[in-house]
Amino acid sequence: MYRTHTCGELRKDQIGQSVTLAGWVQTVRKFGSITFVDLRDRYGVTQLLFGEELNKELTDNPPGREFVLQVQGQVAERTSKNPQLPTGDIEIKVTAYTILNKSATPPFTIQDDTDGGDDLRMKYRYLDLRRPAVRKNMELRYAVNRAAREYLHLNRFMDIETPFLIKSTPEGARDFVVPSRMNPGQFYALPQSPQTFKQLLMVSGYDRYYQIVKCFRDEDLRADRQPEFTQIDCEMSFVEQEDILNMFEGMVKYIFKAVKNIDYTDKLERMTWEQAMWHYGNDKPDIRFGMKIANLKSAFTLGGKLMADGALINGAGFGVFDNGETVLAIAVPGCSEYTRKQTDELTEWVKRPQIGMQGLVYIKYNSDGTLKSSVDKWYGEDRLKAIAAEAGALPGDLVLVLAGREERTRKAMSELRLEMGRRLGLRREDEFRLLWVLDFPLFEYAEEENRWVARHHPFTSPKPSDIKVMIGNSPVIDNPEKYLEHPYNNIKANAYDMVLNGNELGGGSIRIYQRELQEKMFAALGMSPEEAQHKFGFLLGAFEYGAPPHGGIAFGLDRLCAILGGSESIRDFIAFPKNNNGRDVMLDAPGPIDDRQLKELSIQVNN
RNA sequence: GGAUUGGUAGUUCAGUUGGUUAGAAUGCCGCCCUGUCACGGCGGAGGUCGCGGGUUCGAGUCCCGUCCAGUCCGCCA
Repeated sequence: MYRTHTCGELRKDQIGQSVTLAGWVQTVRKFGSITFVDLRDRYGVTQLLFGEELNKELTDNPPGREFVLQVQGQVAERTSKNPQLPTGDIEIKVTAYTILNKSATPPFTIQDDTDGGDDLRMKYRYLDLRRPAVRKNMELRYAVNRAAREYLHLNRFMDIETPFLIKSTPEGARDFVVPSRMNPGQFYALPQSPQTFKQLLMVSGYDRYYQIVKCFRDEDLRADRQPEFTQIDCEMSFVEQEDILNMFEGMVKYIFKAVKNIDYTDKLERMTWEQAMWHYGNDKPDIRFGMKIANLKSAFTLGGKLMADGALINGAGFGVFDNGETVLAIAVPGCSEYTRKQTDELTEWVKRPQIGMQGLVYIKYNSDGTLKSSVDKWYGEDRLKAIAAEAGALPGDLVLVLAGREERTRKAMSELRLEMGRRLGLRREDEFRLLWVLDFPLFEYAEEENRWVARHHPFTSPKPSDIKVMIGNSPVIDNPEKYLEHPYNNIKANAYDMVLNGNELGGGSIRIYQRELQEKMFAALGMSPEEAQHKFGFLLGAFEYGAPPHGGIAFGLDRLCAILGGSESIRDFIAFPKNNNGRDVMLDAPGPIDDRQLKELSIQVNN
């Protein structure tokens, strides 16, 4: 028997017991004739005491850092205890030890505050994973995974595996492809999601399906994006939007309780996509703080109607506002005392290429009620006050105003709001605010391709009230300049996203389940009937054999773990992640394959 | 595809205006130490300054190119 106990479980109660422990040597502290060794495993650290009688053996056969060590001995009370360690009241008086395996000196310290950089830690990820901080992340991931499975199991969802080697569809993200040896010149694709399979399972009558499953997308990466990532993928039959929202609100709350012991009892806030864009400038608002966007002037249309004509700011002779398509403001609480240097710095911040604004107008609403702005030349105090009021500013606040083209300005204001929220410490990582965003546009107009594309995916159903708009109108766009006036631009999808602290946690939709509507959808996306038949004939076929009404949702497991763990990067929650370039630096993958393999696959590499 | 930051000892970093033998901490090795737990003390080894080219009497430092890593934009139905 290699061990009787783990390195994390011995306490005062076991004093006097003979035990055998096995683990890794964390540190060796030598004091002449006695030596302390901290022995570590997955469960914790226990101090070993090597007395005088083992001195010679220790000199001949010294254990070093990360050696795998087995010890026999008695549990003893420490003369000086360590309250920082759960096992800090006891130590093991070692009577005999065996070095089960030696270790080279590790390239970085195996501690929470490691001295290793990211690159090195990824190269030696198997050592990095020994660090308690990383282990904690893995444990959190397992807890989330387990809670999700428990909840879904309790609600009679069935885990059904779907294939990884499937067919490439050019719609959406780029596919990873796998050559087929037995079918020369042909390729499988790895799934971007099991979307069509779960819908087919609904047709097959498995009315509650789930899978915690890898998905693959060959796009450029970010701190929160990996080429292979994990989704909690779910689908239900005989449901409307409300049923899905309730079921998965429940799941996320169950996970919060199980993993963080948080009772999230409030019903999730809901907002339409239009409200989210209007008030927050993006479709995944962080509602942990206010600072809502004031629309002083905007080209944003709701149902084809212009909502803010700029009466408050137009006509003062300030060209940037007069000619700007959109003028937006936020009130930053308690920042009216900003110095010239600070406002200049904010101006530089919005002028960075990633934000891309030309400049920034500020209005200081001083505590004494007076106003001072960078546009005093054009706007009198009354008008400034009106603008400040529109932005919801109180005395002591700083109003920031951006102007320019609608899309860019709204995006920039969204970024500025998040940045100010961050700077003011309003985005606390221990506060969790969930939100449903509803009623997304079904279509998006792709100007470079001069066609409609599905905003979510082509299986998403329109809102019931919009189905006849879709059936009754041709998707053809005669005048690309005026696409905003096309009826398709106002069709809403029966789709929903769950948002947590400004992150898209999951999204889904009620699906199309009638062949005619699905064909109409493919046609709207510019697909000929032949093309639709070729690419999705299996689905259209299935819809002829009694497809039930159904819908579903998928959650990003990696991202959920990162948020619950208070981290920006999902890599910390993946055992073996890839870097920015999609490389696994430990395996040094991807790499070339040899000529024999290429020949077998009938593939030639173009240099 | 683009922007930006970085690459110096095993590791994390400092290195002034271009100027002597490139430093610190930590780790490693040796010696000392009976209550440490970031142990302590003394000593030692350890460098192709990412790579290639250029400017210069002289380059870690300036210029050009390139590779690698991080962050962001585009992209991610």
